[in-house]
Amino acid sequence: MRQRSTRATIKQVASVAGVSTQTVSRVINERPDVSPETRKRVQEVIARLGYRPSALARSLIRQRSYTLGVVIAGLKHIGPSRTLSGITIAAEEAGYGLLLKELPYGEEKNIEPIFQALLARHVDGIIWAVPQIGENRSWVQQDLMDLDIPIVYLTMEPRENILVVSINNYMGGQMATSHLLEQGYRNIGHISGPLSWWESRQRMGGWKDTLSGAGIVVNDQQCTEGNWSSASGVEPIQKLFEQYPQMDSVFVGNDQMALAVLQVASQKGIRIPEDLGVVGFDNIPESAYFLPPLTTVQQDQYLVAKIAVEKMIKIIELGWQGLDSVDPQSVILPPTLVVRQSSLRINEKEGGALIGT
Amino acid sequence: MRQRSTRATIKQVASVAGVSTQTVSRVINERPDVSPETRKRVQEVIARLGYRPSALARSLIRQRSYTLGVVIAGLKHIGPSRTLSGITIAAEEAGYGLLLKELPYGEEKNIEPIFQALLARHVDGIIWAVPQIGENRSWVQQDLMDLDIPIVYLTMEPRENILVVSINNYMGGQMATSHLLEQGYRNIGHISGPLSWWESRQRMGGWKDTLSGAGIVVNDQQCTEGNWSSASGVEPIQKLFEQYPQMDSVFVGNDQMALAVLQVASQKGIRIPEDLGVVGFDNIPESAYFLPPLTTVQQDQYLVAKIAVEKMIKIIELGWQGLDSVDPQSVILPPTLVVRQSSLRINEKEGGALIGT
DNA sequence: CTGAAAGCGCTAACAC
DNA sequence: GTGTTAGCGCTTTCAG
Repeated sequence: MRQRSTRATIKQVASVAGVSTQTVSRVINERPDVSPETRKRVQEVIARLGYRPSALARSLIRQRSYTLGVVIAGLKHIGPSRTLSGITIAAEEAGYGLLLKELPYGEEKNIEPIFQALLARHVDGIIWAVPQIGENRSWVQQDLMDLDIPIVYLTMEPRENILVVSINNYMGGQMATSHLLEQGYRNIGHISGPLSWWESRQRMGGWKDTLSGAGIVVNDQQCTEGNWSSASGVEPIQKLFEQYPQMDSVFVGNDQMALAVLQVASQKGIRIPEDLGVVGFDNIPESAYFLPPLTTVQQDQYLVAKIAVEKMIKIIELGWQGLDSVDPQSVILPPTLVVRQSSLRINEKEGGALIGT
Repeated sequence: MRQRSTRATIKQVASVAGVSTQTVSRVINERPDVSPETRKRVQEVIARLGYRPSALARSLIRQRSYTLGVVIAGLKHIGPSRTLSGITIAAEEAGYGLLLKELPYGEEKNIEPIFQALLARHVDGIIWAVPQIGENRSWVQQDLMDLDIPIVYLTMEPRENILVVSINNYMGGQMATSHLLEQGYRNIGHISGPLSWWESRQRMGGWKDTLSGAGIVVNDQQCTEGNWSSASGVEPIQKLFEQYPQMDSVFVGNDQMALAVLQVASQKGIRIPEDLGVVGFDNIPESAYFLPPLTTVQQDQYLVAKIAVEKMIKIIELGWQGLDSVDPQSVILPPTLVVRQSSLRINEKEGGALIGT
């Protein structure tokens, strides 16, 4: 029967083992300068008492907590959750703990208390995984920000003197649109996410510029705006059918809204991909099982998270200068296009072969 | 220009304000016994230096960290993410921080280090939000568990002397099956999640018992097993079509696998709900936009999380006895049935009216 | 009302 | 190899 009902301290271990706390400290930190016998004796006492060093006391004296703060938003959506999952895995591997704060989407008026809470607990760095919406980055580079710890931002517009790790949403928009052009579609509409989101604007920009680049004129009638949810996809696609009747395909800002497009099309008897090509964004796991399976732009949030954590820890452990010399400041990763039936008008491969890929 | 480049301590504040650290402490803790003038002077210095009390030092001396440990698994899936989101919101409201650990699904052989990491940081309690799979609860109530802090478990079988907050999955299975019976379906198949999962077995049990209760004999041919993913739903439904040809409806263990059912049925020209009724589980946001919209059992993970956190904090602050008198030990919440087209054979309401609900 | 002393649990620096 | 001293940043006695 071990007794852990009350936490054992280094002092107790020391007294039971008949050594000084210093020696116990040396043992738990695996220092070489302890005699084998002493070490063994101390280890036995540690095991017997169920002693566990206090990370708190250690953090205090070492001025290093081996803990990262994570600020995230929209955890009920799959994208942010995957990002967070990537962060937990990478942090665990590096031996760091994670202090989590979730923000409601919005203008982030009061980030002060968030920082307070994190800094009060002596986090060694902060990963800011809240999407850039509206003016919610106005506080960056303000006097608020002369912190003594590094911050890595995910999913925001790269800037000078800021470390950003993100997916290239603009390129994603280009890839989706190019693919539709290659498939022979010419009248390509777009349903964007909320235009207050940087990511939405990037994806839209990729779409617009690719069309322009192909000599196709783009006007406002060809684009509508949703709010990412499937529910919010219904009206935009109906509106597009009305105001842009010659539309033969549509690039949708995310897979959820694309799902709504498939449903509305089905109700109207519009065949996909014959009458309407559809490309989504995100590659949620379900999109391979939509009717028909959805072509979509995949972003590897795991990789984003992994790189963010690794960069963060590198800065913490080597200091900023260690980074400067080797890595570029910000990292913008290319997405990949996953082609499925919803956009395949040129029938190289038909039917079931592509399902569930 | 505030200078925060280096963290201000209570000592510095004290010396600048010309008082003792004690007085500063009184001010930041909003104690009444400080003269208004002194208080004001100290507050000004605090603001000027950008002083922030160290939660670490506080935790150390108070033996309370106002931090909860959260152990979770499967963050890349939407269910756990919603749960976590509920936890973050409830914890924030209560003024608690959250230390997050993610576990890979599986047998949880080595939970020791997880506890070590959490306890080392002096969490005041632990929320164990990992599903019960196989024997992964064997460590509960072992000597490992005589901790001095409370643990609340989510999603596991209630036991004596353990605090569990969970959805009644068994009841969910009953509701789904009863609904199909009411709609006139009689040959109701089932695709379960992995049977090593407690939740899967509960849902399956509800299905089986409801059929038996209705005087319908159930045999092994009527049930197959998936692994929750859409991809894993394809084979089970195909197998059911073969080995249970008279099947007129199916209760599927989650919405993702139900999506696969819809796809396979569509390929086979099987009409839903006329030829095959389908009910899922979870009510993921997309399920309202499936073709056809999916009837499903909804579980309110936010509520589960909220109750778990509130119970936890109540125990921390009042002690176990404070709980005993008022609340029942464990809480098992009923799910709700969301009826959509995929199971509506009795056409009270047709077509578009139900879409997107 | 305010301050001095002690100590939360640990480790760095120095002695022996 | 090992112990002593000091102190991380804060709060809790207890004097005054």
